[in-house]
Amino acid sequence: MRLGKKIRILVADDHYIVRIGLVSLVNTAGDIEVVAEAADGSQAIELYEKHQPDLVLMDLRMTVKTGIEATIEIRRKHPKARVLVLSAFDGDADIRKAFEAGAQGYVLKSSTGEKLIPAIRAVAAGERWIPREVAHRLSSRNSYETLTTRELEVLNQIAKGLANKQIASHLGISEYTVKDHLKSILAKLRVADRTEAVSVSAQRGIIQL
Amino acid sequence: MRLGKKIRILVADDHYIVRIGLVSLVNTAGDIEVVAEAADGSQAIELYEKHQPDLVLMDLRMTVKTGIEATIEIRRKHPKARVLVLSAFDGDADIRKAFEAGAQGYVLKSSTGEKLIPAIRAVAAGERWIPREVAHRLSSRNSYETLTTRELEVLNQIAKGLANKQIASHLGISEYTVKDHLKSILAKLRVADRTEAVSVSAQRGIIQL
DNA sequence: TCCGACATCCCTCTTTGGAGGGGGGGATTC
DNA sequence: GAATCCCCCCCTCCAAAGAGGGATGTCGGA
Repeated sequence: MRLGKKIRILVADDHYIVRIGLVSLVNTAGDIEVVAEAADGSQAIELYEKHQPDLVLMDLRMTVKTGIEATIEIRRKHPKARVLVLSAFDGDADIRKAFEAGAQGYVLKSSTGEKLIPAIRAVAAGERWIPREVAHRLSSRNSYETLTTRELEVLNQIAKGLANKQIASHLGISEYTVKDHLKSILAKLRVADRTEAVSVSAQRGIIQL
Repeated sequence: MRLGKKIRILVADDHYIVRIGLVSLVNTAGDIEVVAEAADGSQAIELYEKHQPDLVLMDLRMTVKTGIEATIEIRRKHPKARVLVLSAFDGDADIRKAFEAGAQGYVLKSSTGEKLIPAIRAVAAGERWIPREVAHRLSSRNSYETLTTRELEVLNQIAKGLANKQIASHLGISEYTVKDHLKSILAKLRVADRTEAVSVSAQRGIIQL
């Protein structure tokens, strides 16, 4: 890495300040260079195609397309693509979704440069990179239970303030069934009622408000 | 500003990357320098005391103490302190609270350097700085109704999944009263039920989940 | 001083939520 | 082919939520 070609990275983050920060941080490293900057998920996909970088530094919560969606699409078209997620959020669902989408690493925005640069080098070299605090989020929640797609649909409608009856007619199913899904949502998230279900799942990154 | 003393600023943000970004952005300006960096609200207060900068660039959502709390405390001790809030969130409540806390400006993290540098110069010079998109958040929600402190207490407990009865005993009031507060919360936020109240108020920055 | 906002308490009534049961059918996996 | 998971439907029952009234006291501003 020291000599010869630099690691070419694409930075995707909707915050201008963050992109500047990454560029200047990476410049101090010497063996890494930012070849393109994307301000949302769609741009990230576009610019990946164009520049074929060695690695994408990907934020998760972006407009137009999320980092998860962008990661999935990039990885689908380019199975060798390397994605290092750089997120402000440490919800277990966010982390899990990132790896499921095909990311090889997950770093928190609060982490310092001494932690970020090695992560970039490692993931660019094909390794996985999961810092202790990130791994902890996953393991501590060992009894984590995944919501089914139907349960997620119901949960999202609940977050909008819809009543079971309304959800039922929206989904074209019986109110009994909505209640059944809700029951299992409450059980899986281990919460008391629909309201706590919404706040807990928002905290953990299961739903976006 | 061009000649002589530089504008001395304190940067407060819990994301290392953002702090780097701000430092390097500001360096390109020439007439501004970062004299200290804080990673949370308490540090911001501490470092303000120590360096007495011309301006604080303050993030809102930080650990230990929020940017709002830090701003209030700094302004209380130093009424001449100038604070420019730099936030990722554009919820009307966040914006409102920032100005109530004594900030003179509010810039979004997605805004580019050409917008941020003038904001820093303006606020440091004693002017107010409210970009169009920020002002719009406030005015579009013209029929915005403020929740009272009691209503906020109730709302926060609702977000935890507590039932009216439990909230009543926690606050030492009657369940009837809790229901009354809830009624006015629902009316003010114009939502259908407690669950939507939680998601809407979280979106708008009225409560933190 | 009167008014309005806030906080408190009270009552009734209807709807909704959620717990706790009972099923059935389809798909996948072992 | 048994087991498991998902999705779906149904029923009862009680507690909780929320709408719609009425009422009291305080406090600060017009």
